This record gives sequence, structure tokens and C-alpha cells, in this order.
Amino acid sequence: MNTLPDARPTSSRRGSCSAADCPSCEVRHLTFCAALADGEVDRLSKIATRARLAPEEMLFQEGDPPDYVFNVISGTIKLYKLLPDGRRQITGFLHPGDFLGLASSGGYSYGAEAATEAELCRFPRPRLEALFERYPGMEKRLFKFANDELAAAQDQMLLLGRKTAIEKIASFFLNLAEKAKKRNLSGDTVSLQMNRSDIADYLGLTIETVSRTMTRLKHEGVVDLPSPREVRLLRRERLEELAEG
Amino acid sequence: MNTLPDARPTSSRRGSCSAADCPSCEVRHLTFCAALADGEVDRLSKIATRARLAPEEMLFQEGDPPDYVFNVISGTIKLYKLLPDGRRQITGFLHPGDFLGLASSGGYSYGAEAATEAELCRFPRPRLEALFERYPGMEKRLFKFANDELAAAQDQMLLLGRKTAIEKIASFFLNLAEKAKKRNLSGDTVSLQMNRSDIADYLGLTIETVSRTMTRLKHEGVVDLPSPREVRLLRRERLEELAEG
DNA sequence: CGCACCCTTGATCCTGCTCAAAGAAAGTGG
DNA sequence: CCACTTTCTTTGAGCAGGATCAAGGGTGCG
Repeated sequence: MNTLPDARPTSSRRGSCSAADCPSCEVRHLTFCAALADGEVDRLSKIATRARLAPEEMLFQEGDPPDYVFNVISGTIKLYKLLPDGRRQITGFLHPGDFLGLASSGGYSYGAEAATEAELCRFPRPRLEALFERYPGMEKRLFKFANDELAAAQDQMLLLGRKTAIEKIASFFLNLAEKAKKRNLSGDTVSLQMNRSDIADYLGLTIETVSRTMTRLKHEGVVDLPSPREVRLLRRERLEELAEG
Repeated sequence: MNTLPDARPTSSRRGSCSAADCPSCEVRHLTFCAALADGEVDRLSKIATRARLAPEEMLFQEGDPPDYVFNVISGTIKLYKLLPDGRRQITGFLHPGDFLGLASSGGYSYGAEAATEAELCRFPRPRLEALFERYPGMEKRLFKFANDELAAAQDQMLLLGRKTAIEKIASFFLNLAEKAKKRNLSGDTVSLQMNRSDIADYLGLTIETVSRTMTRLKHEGVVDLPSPREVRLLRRERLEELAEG
């Protein structure tokens, strides 16, 4: 966790969120992803430190004092909640440009772990909140992000409460493809940044059902599974039918 | 939908959110529930209109243009999402003081209906957003509300994805009791503001399973069900055990 | 090469769903 | 005020989707 250098934003403000292209410059990344103004970026650069995580490494646990807000630079982060007996529900996967640690009064309301190798920017919450006072536009953007999260959470509730296994898997694939497209990646071949156990805990299934259902979609020619971590969408319209019953 | 009179906030700012006590004064209600400052309340009162809904009456559908933000004054509102074949997931119940219609870019991301008779304040979104420019503190409070919603949504995902029927019902009862307590109602006898079908669609169950599971809790002496719409918590600690596996 | 981990596949079980019907409440109109 | 209808809730019987238990196959790494 080193203090960041003061980085100047580059001219372009509309690039993709592919921070992998810019591993040494989280602030430029923020400039891209949160569309911050120059003054805001300068301020942010002064309070940010960096965190690097290996796969499965924990960022924080549910209930930890919510001292930091994070922004994902590269990799995939999983958020989850646990029951006392170990059952787990993954509530979301975060990708470059996403924030975490916003919603927390008293303690983080979920645990966070790296699904893959990951890098993050870390902002001490009190100092970030002080910045909000000066730059209300910043908070506004975080508000928008939180609202998008809420809409996604509502979609996920519909999925968890009312969809069958095949509808869950189909929805999941389509979601991944859409997110990949937003990050300027192919929307037809998506790489799974998580293992079967993570997928199961995200969709409210077991790993066996996930595996069986994926195999079934493959046999029906809807997708191809060239490797366990890759999905090719062969018949998107069919997948869309399946996703919504 | 009549324009509201300009109401002055009363002295106390920490009363309960029991707007039923103040049916003719939504703005005072807002003063209580959102802890707005005087200037803000005056502004709000000028742009607010009122909506009254009968049980099962619809406020808006998913996808409708998100022209208004609402604040619940009295009654219970249910938010839901539908699948094409009619399966429904209720994503939340809103009570006096709660906001709805915040998270919406392009269209409301859920439908909203009255579960009981209900009254709401209605704010035209563009005018509300103009007020946010002048009174950033207002937006901040809505931000906090949205964040609480998000935390609740994550709890609900854990419930929907990983809890058994009896755990779901136990969690539901405890949640209702907690919310009732916050509104200065008894935390031991909770009145169900919704029918079995709503409960089932909220918990990702069928009405039959809801009914059977409630009966089972009654036979085990954990709760009493004096009427279909009332639950008395007899053994709270047992309920808490059941709620978390 | 051998071990560990992840994924797949098979057999069986069980929780919660479906289908069916009756009982309880709550409107509705005479 | 009461008979009738409608809607909501409860209860029962049987079924099935997905879980559990168990074993085997791949793949990567030391």
C-alpha cells in the first residue's frame, strides 16, 4: 500500500475502463470511470493508496469497521454474506471502475474477496467524505453508482426468488456478456472470472446443478464451453427466451 | 392530487414517523422522517402533490417514465418485478417515511402498488433535482436512504438464495417486528400489512408453503396467530435461532 | 510422476411445488 | 340483517426440481 504519485489526468475522458492498460495509474483510471473533474482527481490522488489482492484473498469481512471506500482497478471482486453454518450468498461481482464500501453505517454490510488477481484504490472514508463537502458532484456520481447497484440487486432478487436453474444460468450468461460488452470486450465469448462454487453461491444453486445446467445448454447447442472458464454464446435469442421463462 | 399548503415544520424534529397522526400535513411528515431543514421543507411544500391509493391500486409499472419521486405518508407500498409468464418477486415493502422512485434512469426499475390504503407525497423529479442543486444536504439524506435499501436488498438476497422456508418465515417475522419497533409500535405483536400471496412473493415461496410454515411455528409455540393478519412473537430467541439456521 | 483441486456425472433423497378441496372472512345486494 | 358470492387461508396428497452423497475425470503444479 504505497501512497500514490500525483497523477495528472490525460486529455481523453471517455476511454474504456480497461485499467489493465494503465496499471500504474489508478487516478487516470478514476478519471475514466467516474468522469471526475481535474480538481477532484488531484484531491483524490492525495488520499488514495493501493491494494493488491491474490485470488481468494480477503479485502474485508462483514462487520469490519468501514474505514475505507474502494474502487476496483483490475480483476474481479466478489461480495458475499454468510450464514452462521457457512452457507454463502454472493451478492455481486465487481469489475474495474466499480466502487465498494459505500453502503456502510456501523460496519461493512458484506464481506469482500478477490475472485481473481485484483488491484484496488483505497480511500480513507473520513477524508473522502471531507472531499464530498467540497465537490458535491463526486458524491452525486457515487449516488448514481449505488442506485445502479440497487437496480441490479432487485433483478437478482427476481432471479433468486422466482427463476429456475436453467433460467438462472441463462440470465447469468447474458449478464456477463452485457457487462463484457460495456468494457469493450467481446459480447459473444465471455470468460468466467470465478469458479463453479462462486457461480453457485451467486445464483442460489449447488455446484452440481450449475455444472449440469451448463452442460445441458451446451448439448442443446445454445452455448459452447471450450474450457471450464469460457462460454461462447451460440444462440443468443434462445438464451434470452430461456432467461425469462 | 392537490397542491399542498405551505406548512411550517413544528418544533419537534424527532417524532415518530406515524403520519397517520398527521394526515393533512405531508410536509411536517417529511420534516419528521427525512429531518429536513426549514428552508428545504418550504421548498418541498411548493412542488409536492398528494396521491391516495386504495389497496392493490397501482402507483406505477416497471418501465414507466420516472417522472416522480414519492415519499410514503401512510400505509404500506409493495415494490415488485414480474417475469413475462406472471411470476412475481416482491423486492420490498415500504412504510411511512420511505422514498421510492429514486433509482431510475430511463424508467422505473420496478412496479409499485399499494398493499393497504396508502397516502404518498409526489415530487416531480426535475424540480426535485433542481432543489438538490440548492440543498445538497437533501440529496445526501436520500443517498443514505438508498444505501439502507441496498443493504436490505443484500440481506434479502441471502434469504432468497440460501435460507429454507422456515428460516425465511422466521427472518420475515423478526424483520417486521424490528421495523414496527422503529415506528414506535409494539415489537411483540406485529400486524401483517399484506396477504399470503404478497408474503410468498416476497420470500420466494408459494402461499401454501407460507401458510404451512406459519402453522408449524404456531404449533411449536414460537408464535401465535390470533388472526390471519396478526402475529404474536412468543419466543423471540427461538425465532432468532430459526432465522439463521 | 503424483498430488491437489476443480469440474463433471450418476444415483438417490427431500424440501417445497402443484393440484385439489374445504373452511373462514369479507363483501354485496335483497 | 341475512343469504349469497367472492376471496383468502388452511390442509391434504402426490410429484419433481434441485440438493445431497458418491465417484470418477481433467488440469495444473511441485
